[in-house]
Amino acid sequence: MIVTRFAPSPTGYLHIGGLRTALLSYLWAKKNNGKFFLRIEDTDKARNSVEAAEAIVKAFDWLGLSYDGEVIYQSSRDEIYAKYIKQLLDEGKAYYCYMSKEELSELRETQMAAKERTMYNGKYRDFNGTPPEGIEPAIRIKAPQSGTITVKDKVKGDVVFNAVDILDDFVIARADGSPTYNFVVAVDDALMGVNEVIRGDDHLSNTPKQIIVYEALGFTIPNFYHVPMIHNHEGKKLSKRDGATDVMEYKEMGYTPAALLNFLVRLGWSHGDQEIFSMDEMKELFNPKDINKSASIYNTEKLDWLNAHYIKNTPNTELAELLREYDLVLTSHDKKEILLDVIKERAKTLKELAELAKEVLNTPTSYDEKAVHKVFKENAIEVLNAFGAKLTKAEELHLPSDYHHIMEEVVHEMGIGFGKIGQPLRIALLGKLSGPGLDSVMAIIGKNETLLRIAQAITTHE
RNA sequence: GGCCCCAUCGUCUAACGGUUAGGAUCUACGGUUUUCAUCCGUAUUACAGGAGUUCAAAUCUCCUUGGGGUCACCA
Repeated sequence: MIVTRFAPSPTGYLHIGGLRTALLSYLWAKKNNGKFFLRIEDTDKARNSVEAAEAIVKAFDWLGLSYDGEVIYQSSRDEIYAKYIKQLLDEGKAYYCYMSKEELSELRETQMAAKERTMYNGKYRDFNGTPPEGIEPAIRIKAPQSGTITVKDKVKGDVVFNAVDILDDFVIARADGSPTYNFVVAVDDALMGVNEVIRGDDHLSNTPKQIIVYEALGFTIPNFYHVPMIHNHEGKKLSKRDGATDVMEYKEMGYTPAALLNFLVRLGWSHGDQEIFSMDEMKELFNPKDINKSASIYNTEKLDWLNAHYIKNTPNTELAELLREYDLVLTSHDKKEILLDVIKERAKTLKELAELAKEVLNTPTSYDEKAVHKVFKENAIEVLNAFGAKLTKAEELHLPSDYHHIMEEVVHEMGIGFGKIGQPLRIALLGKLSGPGLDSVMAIIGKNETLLRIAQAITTHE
């Protein structure tokens, strides 16, 4: 069975880059009827926060991503880690290190001065004398001092590291007894049965350390997929400064989960020429072996296009439901259908969709001056009056075509082009020269409101 | 700086030794539309550079250059 996980540290909101690796892990597990776990990496008591962990769960809810079982918090697993640390200590694979912070930084400085690699010097590796007074020891693992460690990465291929280049006896438990990242990641992944680790390639250089832990504890090493980073326009790792990186900001801006997820899955992965992927298609077609090796730049132009696509293809009842988030409540069924049909083709976001709806529904409070200047000359008022008069007498007005007939009659009787009535009427109804078809607008707002807007425009521009 | 990773249109990508290097997005133009948008059509734009291997290289090898990541008692 395929078991994957997403393991964020709760230092802030769910990041767009994190979401991508979460999505890929999720898809791979779901495709194989496996399991996908959410684990919060909160071993650093100083930096984590409960709110951040909750924010991540909230984002998952919005996106419709589910995880198996309960959220796992590393902070609640101290006894487990303690047990394995003790085991390593007992087996002589780890040891207490009494080096003080000062001594350690002194060591680092001399190494830097000599242009050597900064690393722990193994002072207490084989120590069995009397420990120095007043020092709470950290615990270090005995790492190999020669040879190579190979990360068999399924995205990058085999990556070989020389122990002398990268390894030292790293700390697995701090002086206060709390375990460190590289240790707990390995322990948790092994204990949770995670056998496919999909994560950002910034973790690639940590992986040898985790492999040391796996081997020391006799655990099976999982398959690794280190997926490339998402970069900003400067080509650097995406950070808070690069605009919207909080997943929930996309909700506020009016993006749909379907569009965001579709956008993200196509960053660094593709399936032929296909651009549109439903969740079912993603689950069916995604395979991490097809993930690209190179980083991609975060550019949301395509996200806009995808979002527009999904809005156009979302049923009206569902759209009406989503629009409540943007202070728009649509009641009448027929009106809702006509309105959404005409505006859903013109919105890139749900927020825009709500604004477009309000533009139709609300009586204009101002008129675009340039447009008025251009249109309200010659017999524009006369045409509007003629149309108003005909409309007043008309009955049984329901469909856009009912209104369209009246416009046609006026055009015909006055011997004018369609533009001669369309433009002034458009200004009267919407206050500007762009917007949905006028027949639809009138059908949506109804006869009385139409007449009211015409009358208001005439008195304003006479 | 050490170690590691990466390199096709502006951007996301296809190609898995043989193609006029394809698609999407963006941009521009045209068609449709009374307008705007949608939709449709057309166009511009790419194999980082250099050596090899091969009948044949975007694809394999090496070098150069460029970019990125990582080097904690952070995760």
